[in-house]
Amino acid sequence: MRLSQYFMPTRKETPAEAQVVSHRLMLRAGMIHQASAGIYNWLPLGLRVMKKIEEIVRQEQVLAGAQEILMPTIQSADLWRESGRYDEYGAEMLRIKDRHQRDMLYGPTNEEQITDIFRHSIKSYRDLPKNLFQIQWKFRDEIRPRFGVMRGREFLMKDNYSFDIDEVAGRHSYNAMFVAYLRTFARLGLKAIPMAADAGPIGGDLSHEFIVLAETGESEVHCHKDFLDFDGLAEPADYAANLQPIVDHWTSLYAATDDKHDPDACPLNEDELLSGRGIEVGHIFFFGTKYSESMGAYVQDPEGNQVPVQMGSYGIGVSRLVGAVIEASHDQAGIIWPEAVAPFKLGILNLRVEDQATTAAAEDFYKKARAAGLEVLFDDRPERAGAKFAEMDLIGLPWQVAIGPRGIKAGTIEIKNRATGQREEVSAEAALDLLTA
RNA sequence: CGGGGAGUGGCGCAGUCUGGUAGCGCACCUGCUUUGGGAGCAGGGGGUCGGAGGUUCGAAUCCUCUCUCCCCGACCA
Repeated sequence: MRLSQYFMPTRKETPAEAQVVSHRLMLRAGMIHQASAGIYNWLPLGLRVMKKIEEIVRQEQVLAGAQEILMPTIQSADLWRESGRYDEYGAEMLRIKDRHQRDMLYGPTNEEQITDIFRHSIKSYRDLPKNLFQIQWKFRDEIRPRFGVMRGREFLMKDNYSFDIDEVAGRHSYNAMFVAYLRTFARLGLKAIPMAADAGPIGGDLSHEFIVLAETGESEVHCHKDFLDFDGLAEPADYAANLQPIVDHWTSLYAATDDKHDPDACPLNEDELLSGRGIEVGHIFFFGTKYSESMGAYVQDPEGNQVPVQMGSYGIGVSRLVGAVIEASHDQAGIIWPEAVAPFKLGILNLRVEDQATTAAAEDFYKKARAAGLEVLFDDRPERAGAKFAEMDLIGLPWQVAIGPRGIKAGTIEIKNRATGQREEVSAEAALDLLTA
């Protein structure tokens, strides 16, 4: 992509409304544009990152045995009356009337909808287990949206729902998602710690929040400091196997959100306890028969009995993760994207567009980089070198290749790693080899 | 929802107290000079001051109502 043609409205100054660093950087990098409180337009650069995150989330869901579906954003109030949540949910749910004055709502979550799908289709234990997921926009009319996309009212969420014949099978489904989440966050370059959490309005007795530690986190969290040394799961797990050991390992150390944390009952010594703020990026629940009973989702077991299906639901805040990754990875100059979610792997800077030899070399490198399959953003604008460097640092692509007259004379170009800041003068061929290694 | 703050070219702000018909920096356009970490000079385009009503000869400025956004708190993926 040529920057001269790309829609990426960056700015030097930060809009006054943005306070936290991820929000400021997303606005400055031209990733998003606010539409109204807690609702954002996603511009090309921001959308690319969100799509990358979405794809990683999707891949790990599929690996763990979930199947993708897509449910509507607008739901009928009748379903929610069945579960009893139409009255329970409160003002956070955006309620709408259609032209026939029917009560509708913009879904804040989809347990009712999925249960409705399930009860119309699944009648036998032979059809279980099932795990269905979607990546869809949700709306929760937060009293006070803030922190940019990390606490918006409209947000993209991966939510899925497991269906099992009994609690033992249900717990395996829960564990599978637990492990899939560890994998997902590790691939995103995040250290997410599973913490015992309240099940909240969704209900149930088994629930973990996945928390990324960050100063700007929305909630106070407490955990054993050894979690910092835990490694994410590099290899895909065998989801058919017993996953309890992995779950046990990750829950062996103390970790709790503030509402579950009792300083007096805390088993940790002061020097073991890490207290700080965290961003909730995922939340998993096993809630058994809460919805299946109220909404009549029953199957026949091998003995011919009608039994309510055992359910769990699992969420990952996809749009929120864009902000969370930036919170976890940035410096004074701007964003530092982990390669897995970077909008482009490489930025090429033509430092002197007027210089024929420089432009020829830059164009040639751009062509070769694309031919090699690299995702490239090519700054071919007639700007000054300093402005290009600053902007490239701001948008945080993992690698930068600077091509200018100085290097051309020496037969080299400069390649820089955004994360380490390390710069090297090498030949174009060597740079390509390094980037495609 | 309680408390606080702010709405003035695309962005950041001054002007409002002490009414007189809108200004600065950045960005943008043109030209010249510059050119490896957000250049300099010169020229130029763009706003009627969130909205409605009122006071006044005259309102960005005073009064009333209203909308929006932000911050702190309680609540949330």
